[in-house]
Amino acid sequence: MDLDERKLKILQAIIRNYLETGEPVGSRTISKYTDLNLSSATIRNEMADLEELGYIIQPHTSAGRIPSDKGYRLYVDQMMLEKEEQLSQATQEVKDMQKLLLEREDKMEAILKQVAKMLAVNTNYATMISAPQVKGNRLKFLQISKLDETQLLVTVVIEGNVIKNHMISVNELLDDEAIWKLNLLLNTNLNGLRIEEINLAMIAKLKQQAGVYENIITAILDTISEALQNDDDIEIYTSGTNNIFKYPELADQQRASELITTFEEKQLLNELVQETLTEENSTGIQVYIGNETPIQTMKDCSVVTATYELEEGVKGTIGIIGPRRMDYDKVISTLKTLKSQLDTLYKKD
Amino acid sequence: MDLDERKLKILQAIIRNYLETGEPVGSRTISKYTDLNLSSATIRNEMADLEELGYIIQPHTSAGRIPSDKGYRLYVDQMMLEKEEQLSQATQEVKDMQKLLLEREDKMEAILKQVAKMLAVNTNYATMISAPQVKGNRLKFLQISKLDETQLLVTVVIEGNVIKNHMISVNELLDDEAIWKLNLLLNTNLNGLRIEEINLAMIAKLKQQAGVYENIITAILDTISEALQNDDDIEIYTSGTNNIFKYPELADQQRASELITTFEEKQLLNELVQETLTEENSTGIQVYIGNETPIQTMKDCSVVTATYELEEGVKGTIGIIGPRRMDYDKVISTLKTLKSQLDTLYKKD
DNA sequence: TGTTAGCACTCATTCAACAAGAGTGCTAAC
DNA sequence: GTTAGCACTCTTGTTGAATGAGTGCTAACA
Repeated sequence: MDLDERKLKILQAIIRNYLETGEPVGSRTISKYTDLNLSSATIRNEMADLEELGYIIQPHTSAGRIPSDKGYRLYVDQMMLEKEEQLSQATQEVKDMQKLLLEREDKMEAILKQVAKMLAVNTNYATMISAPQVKGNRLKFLQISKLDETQLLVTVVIEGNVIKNHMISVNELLDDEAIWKLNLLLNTNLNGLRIEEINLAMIAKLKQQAGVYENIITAILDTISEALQNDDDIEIYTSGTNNIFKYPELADQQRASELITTFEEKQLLNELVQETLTEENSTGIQVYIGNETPIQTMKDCSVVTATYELEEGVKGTIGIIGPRRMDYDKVISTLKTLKSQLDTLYKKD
Repeated sequence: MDLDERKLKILQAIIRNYLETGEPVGSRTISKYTDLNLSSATIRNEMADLEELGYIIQPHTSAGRIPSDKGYRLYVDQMMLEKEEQLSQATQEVKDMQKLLLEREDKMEAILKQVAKMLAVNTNYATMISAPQVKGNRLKFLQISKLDETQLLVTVVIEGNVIKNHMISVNELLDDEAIWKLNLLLNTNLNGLRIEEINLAMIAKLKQQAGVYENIITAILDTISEALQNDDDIEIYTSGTNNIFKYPELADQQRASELITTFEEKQLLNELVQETLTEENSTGIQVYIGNETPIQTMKDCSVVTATYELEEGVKGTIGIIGPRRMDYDKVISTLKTLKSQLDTLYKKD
């Protein structure tokens, strides 16, 4: 048995209706809702077929039907195809975002937080955004400065302009010349290298050349290695987690508590980010419906993600998390526009 | 009518019992619970008095009594007096924390997050911790470095060793000597100054001396001013917000949603931090019971805060947020120990 | 005068029974 | 192939009674 035109229309009608109300939808509703002019009995027959095919589910014998994950999937896939053309019309909301982004170009963290918040307010779903993650991880710049008699400041810049600072306490006195020499030594030897390329031999060589400052070199190298391998704790900002309470299917204590924890701990979200970044996709938009999501605690949710790219290899992920019956249309088009805006905005830098 | 010995004992018994169970406690329970050897009828008479005095409340006619804010307050105040001596015995839990703090002295942010998490796990309440806030706000160190042909890195260190970085795009080419001169110019003129002390006259003078690099000076000064006046967005880390679901009196959707939002937005928590930092107190521990808290959304909670001090004027706040019937004894002693540990740990730096 | 036993009373909670209503599946007729 | 009609199922909401915890009050007692 295959999906003919009519079954498709009925399925769409069921889903649309369910997205609005969140209640199981019955045959009589559909009979009036669509322009098919069919009686409820006919709809019932078709619905029985749709259920057999796995597109809809009956929560209990005498209830209407709700879409299954498979049903949502079909709906979303089809929507993605149809809506392709009218993407470019930016909504007022997104224009607001862009304005905000342009105004505060200075502070990445503040921008990302604002974007997350704005998305949450506009969509009424929970949102997350990950700070752009650098792939290359080459050392770009290194500088040691004397803060005062006992403390050195080490500034490390890695590819993608991620800046790390670290303070080192020293015992011996260092004069300006010693520091200048250290800077020269380290920069000439290490610049442009990846973490794997800084091996024991090189370290030994550096220490030897540093002479009496050997132990300082150790401390500095620790700083560098930490800066270069910080892929385990990327920043992720969330907003609107309280929105889950707006959807009864997510708001019971068990589920809510789990979701809140997931958002707070962030480390599970990180897995989601990694997943989206690897699984490349022509549109850059991914939709996970119910059990499709890589995060167990979100199995009753749908997750829509967009990856944005600031420059070659510097990518981040935006995610919107809501109930299965989220407004996919709005969410996807919002994310598409935002994504393209972020892409261009930063690329012109 | 005053509180005699017996009334006090009964009040304590009511509170202790309520802290455990969360259920209104009746006269018969108290009659058995205490070593007073009084019949339930007598207890009832005393409870009627206690209610008239405002220490306990009857949720409805045929229920037991629960403590009022006034009752809790009396209980806590008395506990604080009695427990003074046995503070120093650090629990295993707190020793774990200290170990963790010592191991990872390098990363403030990671430490604070860990402390918050550990506290949350150990107490089963929601926790927050604010990064230490610098009062002085003097410029300690300033450095401009050339990242590449088009970008300068400005590193600003302010009193209390807070480090800020900023990148500036430049059009004209700068050689090493020019940068060296800029560094010298800025450091000699600005070091040790507060933001109010960098006035228009000084800026004009700097610009004049900078000659062709006038516009770079402007950008750098912007960075400095931003770094110096960042008191509006201190970092606050939270953990264990999902713990509120463990207490039915906080777990209904309305309240939970509000609390979650408060924890997520953080800006209300900031007010709490400011409040605790100003309202000085000999012990450094503050207890807000129910409506006493400065944050409206927490009127059904109790909040216990401790201020810690890393060095002169560099202070932060730790807060534990739970239901009115929180285990004040445990929470206060844990915070006291943690506070003293933090105080000494960093002071020796 | 303080303490206690006893009793009537109140109120929240639980449970079963019941009615209402929504929706289905099936059959027979069109 | 479509539809009307009907019996049937299952959820939801309501009602009312039983239960039980706990109180306030009175009268007796030490």
